[in-house]
Amino acid sequence: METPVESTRERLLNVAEQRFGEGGYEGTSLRAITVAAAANIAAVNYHFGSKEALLRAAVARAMAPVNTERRRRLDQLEAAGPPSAEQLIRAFVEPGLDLVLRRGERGAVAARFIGRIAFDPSQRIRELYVAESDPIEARYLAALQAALPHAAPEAVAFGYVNMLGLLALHQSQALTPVPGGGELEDPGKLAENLIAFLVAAFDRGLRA
Amino acid sequence: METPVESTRERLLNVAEQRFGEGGYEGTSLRAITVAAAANIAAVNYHFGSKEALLRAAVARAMAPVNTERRRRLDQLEAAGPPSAEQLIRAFVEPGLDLVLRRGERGAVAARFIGRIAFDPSQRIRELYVAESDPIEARYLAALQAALPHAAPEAVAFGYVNMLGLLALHQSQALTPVPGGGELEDPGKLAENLIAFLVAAFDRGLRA
DNA sequence: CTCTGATTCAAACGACCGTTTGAACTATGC
DNA sequence: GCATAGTTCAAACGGTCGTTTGAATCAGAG
Repeated sequence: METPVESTRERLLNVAEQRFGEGGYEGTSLRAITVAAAANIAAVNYHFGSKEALLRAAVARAMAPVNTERRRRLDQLEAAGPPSAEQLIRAFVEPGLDLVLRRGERGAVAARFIGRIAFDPSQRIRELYVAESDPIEARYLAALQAALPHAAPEAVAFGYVNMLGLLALHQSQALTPVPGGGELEDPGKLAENLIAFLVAAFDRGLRA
Repeated sequence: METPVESTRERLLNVAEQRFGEGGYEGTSLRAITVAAAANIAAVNYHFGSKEALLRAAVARAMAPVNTERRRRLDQLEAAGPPSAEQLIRAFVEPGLDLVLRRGERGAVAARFIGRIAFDPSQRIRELYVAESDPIEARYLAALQAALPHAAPEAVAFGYVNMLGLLALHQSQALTPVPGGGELEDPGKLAENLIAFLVAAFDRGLRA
């Protein structure tokens, strides 16, 4: 159809992101991916080595800009003194939803992919996501604890897990078949609503 | 090994609940289920008709007691006048986690199964869950709106979706490979922590 | 042009999938 | 006893899966 300015490798990553995000890892075949990417089946094993290695590469590529932006914001916040809980929550949530905001269609695909992988039925696959978000996790937990001195460490960790979960949930659009969730609202408003929801929960919903 | 006091049909449902909850629908084969249930492969199609029909039956069986208890609590609350947001949240969350509390090992398996199905990558399968929780959803939304008159209807729906999502998340134990999430704490405390988290978010985290 | 390494290709591999078949077994009523 | 309906069984069905093979094609350097 159009001139393949993208390499086979890039096309495979793009389609994998889209299809894995739609049907999950087990529910998506390499044949479906390679057909949509106009590539040969053997190309996957040539460029990546296996189906799971393709997934790994797609996860790493999709998470990279999110992690970079989170690190940047965290650096910036901490350079200006102890950040508040709201600032920390914002620095975590917004990079995940800005994928949709700033990068349009492709960004929405990446966000859904990330959210889906984070809750894949297989623990081995969920760990791919965790491995990518792990490195900055300790920083967030420590900063959150400092911003919420009244909360117990386990309570802060509980809140962090909930934040991570709710973000992935909205990213994956897994709530689509539910009542008010069908209305795919403006991602900007979604971010603000989610942040307000989490800030209230962190500030007053964690046990001492 | 042991005397099969359970019928083949019951054993299939029990094992399906366990395996689907571990590996998801696509990631679990009928052969794996029938071997673990000490049943013939054809037994699935004899008793249920297909793999998806087996899943449907397992979902319905697992959700029934939860829905019954939610309805009962809702009736009871509404009979005693307009319920508070906390009462409503409690009436929604506790039946989902009491599975683990009151029914021990089997209950934990059922909870994980429900939570997993609620976020299955395939929308067709997620809809099986939605179909089971739909009937009382309108009642909860209306009651929550009445308890939170300051919040916009879309905000109440947003909160409801988040409540539903966080509950399913903890039920599915999908956060196991995350930091503080590994500590599978006392389900009773988990319920209290989750309720406190949600109450704070509902009371002060929803936009007008 | 020739050589070389990178990439693509059609085709096949063995394994596993959900489903179906038809016979064998079981229990119950007559 | 026999007949009947309910259940289980081994075996096979066609199809799809991820992966591998070895030849064909391509691009760039000498």
